[in-house]
Amino acid sequence: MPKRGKKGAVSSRRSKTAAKKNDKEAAGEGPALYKDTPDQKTSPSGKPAILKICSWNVDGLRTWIKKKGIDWVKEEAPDILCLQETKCSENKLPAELQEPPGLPHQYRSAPLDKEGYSGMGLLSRQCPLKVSCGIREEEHDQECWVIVAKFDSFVLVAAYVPNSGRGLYRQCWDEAFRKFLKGLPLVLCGDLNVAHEEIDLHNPKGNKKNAGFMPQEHQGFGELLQAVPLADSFRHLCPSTAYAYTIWTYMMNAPSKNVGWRLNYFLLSHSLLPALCDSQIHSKALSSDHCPITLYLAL
Amino acid sequence: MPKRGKKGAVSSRRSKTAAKKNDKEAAGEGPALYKDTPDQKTSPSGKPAILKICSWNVDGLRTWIKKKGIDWVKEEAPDILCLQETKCSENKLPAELQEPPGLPHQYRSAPLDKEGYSGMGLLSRQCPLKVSCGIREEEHDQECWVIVAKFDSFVLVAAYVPNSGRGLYRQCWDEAFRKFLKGLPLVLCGDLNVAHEEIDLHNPKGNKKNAGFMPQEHQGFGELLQAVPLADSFRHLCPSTAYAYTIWTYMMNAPSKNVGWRLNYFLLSHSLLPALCDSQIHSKALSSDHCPITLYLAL
DNA sequence: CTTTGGAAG
DNA sequence: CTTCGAAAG
Repeated sequence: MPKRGKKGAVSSRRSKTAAKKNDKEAAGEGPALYKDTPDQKTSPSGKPAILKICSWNVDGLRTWIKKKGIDWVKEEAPDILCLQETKCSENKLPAELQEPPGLPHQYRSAPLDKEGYSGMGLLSRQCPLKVSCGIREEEHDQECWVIVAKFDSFVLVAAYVPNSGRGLYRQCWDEAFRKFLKGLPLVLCGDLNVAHEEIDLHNPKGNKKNAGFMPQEHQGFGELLQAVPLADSFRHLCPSTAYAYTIWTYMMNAPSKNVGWRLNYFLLSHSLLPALCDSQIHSKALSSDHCPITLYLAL
Repeated sequence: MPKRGKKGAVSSRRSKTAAKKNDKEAAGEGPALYKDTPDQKTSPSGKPAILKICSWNVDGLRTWIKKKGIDWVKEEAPDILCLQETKCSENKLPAELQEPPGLPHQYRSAPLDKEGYSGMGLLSRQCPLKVSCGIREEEHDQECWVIVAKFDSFVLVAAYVPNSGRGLYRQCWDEAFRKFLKGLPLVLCGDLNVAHEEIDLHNPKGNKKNAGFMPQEHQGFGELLQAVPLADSFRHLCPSTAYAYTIWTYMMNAPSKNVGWRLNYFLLSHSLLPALCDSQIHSKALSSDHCPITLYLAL
């Protein structure tokens, strides 16, 4: 009796894939992989994508450059590039960034008192109307976790959100961040340091007490989506795609086993969904422990 | 009028070579190089070498192993191997050392309070009669700069001598070390952290105020030779060979320009000179900023 | 396991 | 410039 209702088919496909994962691992067939999707360069209404944004946690800008990160960016040629964890002070910036990635308008933000930690970059082909750092709250802007760039038709918020290593601070941050974002017509991207739901990490059961999937954290993500409100562009386009991760710890051969997490996002105001052409994960670009993600918008 | 007296010929050859060095550099012909000598495996009286000792400042044992240092040692197959600057605590020793370098009797010495600094090893094919550490003076043995191994026909003192970074301490050490060595029939080897004479470093004029060729240091070396007394085995065999260095700083392309120093030695009691077959510098072995040196003895 | 800055050579 | 240990992820 082939072909059931669509809803049933989807949920049964998800169950089967989940079952397969264990079977495959037991049979030594290798890990369940996410297959990067080909470009989808038109919006639902058929308008062509004319803006491409890339976000990448580079885990050390200088080593990322040595690992050909810039070459990948040149090939991909985004209009806007958002970098997290640059770990590089101004006086140590490699010349390669100045050179020809075609992104002349560059903005950086990093804590001055902690060289080699954190640090963000926003690079743009066109000059933003306005750029600022932080969420306008002294107590939350010590670590330079946000760059805001205003463009004609949207506001881009690039973020590198603190994980819960620092105890209860993450919840405090989440609330302030939600408040800051409220009401803006925006694209929020970056390393949000949280997997939203069980489908967004390899081992949800085992990570309920670990930073990145603690109840407060992933519930906080849900509240962010609801309160601002925002849509998770990747999940919007691929509601049941499993094994799609954007970071694999270097430890314990996690990359080769696809033991990963989806912590990097493009979140969109709902008013931008009609312009959404694609939201991609580039699992094959390995210049960092995180991979790049790209967003195509028809605006 | 060819062929003058031998002495004259030697000194005129040295002058010419020194002049050539500048000419060559000015002409862009590349640096003046020392050419490693082929094995000389008999003593002056024709006795065959039956003992081979190797000394090497490895500048980090673990990285040295990754750079194939052990492979070189296996090929060279010394009877005794003396290592300096192992920078490796006992619990982090790589398995490769235990395995088959054919040197089962191993002794190590390193300051317990400073992980990753200094550290020596002595590995031997045959079991020494006795092994001890230090020069028997509490104040000088904190840093574990000496391993002494007694064999049938000589005492081997392997040393990693402190440089003059620590102000006047080096002179204090020199005196205590001379006193310790007095009267022993010995082979003293290792990184003595001093170039003896101008011929023993690339830039003697420019280094009179730098650790490694300060007047107190190289005069101290002369006193060591005279007081113990000892002979510098390499210089004994090659009294006028220039450009023979055993360490090239990683900085400023020093290796490719042969901007080096001879800081590593085999010094012998004069009673052992009749047994001296060869004292070699292996400039081509580059698993460290220092290269290995080997001694062949007919005993 | 990998990145960073810092000490040391 | 390279080694190492430390802190952080």
